[in-house]
Amino acid sequence: MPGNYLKETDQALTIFKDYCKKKQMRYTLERETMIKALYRLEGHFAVDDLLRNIRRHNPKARIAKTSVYRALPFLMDAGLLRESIAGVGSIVYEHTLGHRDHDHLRCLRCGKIVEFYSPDLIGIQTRICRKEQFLAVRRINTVNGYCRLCKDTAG
Amino acid sequence: MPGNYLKETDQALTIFKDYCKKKQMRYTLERETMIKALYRLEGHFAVDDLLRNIRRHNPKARIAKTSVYRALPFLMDAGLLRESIAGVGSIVYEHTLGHRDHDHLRCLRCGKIVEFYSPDLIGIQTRICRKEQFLAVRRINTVNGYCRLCKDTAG
DNA sequence: TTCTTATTGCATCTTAGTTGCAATAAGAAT
DNA sequence: ATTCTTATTGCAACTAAGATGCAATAAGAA
Repeated sequence: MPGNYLKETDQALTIFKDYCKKKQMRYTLERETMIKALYRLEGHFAVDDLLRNIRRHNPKARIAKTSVYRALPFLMDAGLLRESIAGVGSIVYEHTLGHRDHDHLRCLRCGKIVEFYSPDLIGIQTRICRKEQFLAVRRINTVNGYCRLCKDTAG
Repeated sequence: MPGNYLKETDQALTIFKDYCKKKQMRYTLERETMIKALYRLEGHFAVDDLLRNIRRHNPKARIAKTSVYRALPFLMDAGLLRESIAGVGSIVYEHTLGHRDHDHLRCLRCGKIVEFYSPDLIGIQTRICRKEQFLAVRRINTVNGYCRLCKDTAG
């Protein structure tokens, strides 16, 4: 469990409550459970990881995967979550609360993910979008390859 | 059909013949058909587009989708093709022959894809990989958002 | 022409994600 | 507190992408 789990969770719950009010949506027990689970997970995770975590911690709460899939777009829209890595089968999410905008190197052999932060890179993307009169919603920048430890043994 | 279809196709077939020889693989009629279809398609395409193109042009050749899925990794490894856009459901491919290394803006409303070429951006990625001792195989850089024509009507 | 074995097509499976719908429960109105 | 509206839920069934096991086929070397 991450260090400031409680603080981040509380912050997230408040944000989502406000979001629901603004959008005339309902703040349900299921969504609260889901957000709590979200912050129990560190780093990058797929929907399946999230579901398993919910079910492990709330064996009696019968939250359907459908509900999770339906809630995800709202959580992203509320600014709690975003899609993360490119080039894997299923979509991988990560928290945005307390995480600055960053990108990823992904090892094709061991699956390790290295985050990197490059304002220069973000600046270039911003400039290109401006030139094309393109309204950016979500940048994705991933380099797939082999990490330091795997590259020697990579075919 | 792209301008220099014949030239590119021939070049691709030659490359793939050599690749098969080197890897003790068989250069089959099915793979040849597939490569020809590949170069009939412009720009970005999914496996399904490829299959439809093959079946339209070769109604009697019964190429199974399984075979296409199995051949794709080889075509990529041979340098004819690469995975292209991030953040869509199915994987999108594009030719590499005669296409310099570029990236994409993708409109979430109309689906339009704008290519852009930025050596600065590639340079930054290269520098980061060097620093992390990471062997890059495939860069992905996509900005999802709304294009000039769609951004005013985007909720 | 023969023989080895990579590749194919088919059928079947898996996994991610979606949809329709009746039942439930927020939360606003009374 | 109770009622009422309607957003949300759980379930089941569906779709679509892609993978897999296997017997039949066909490259291409001998």
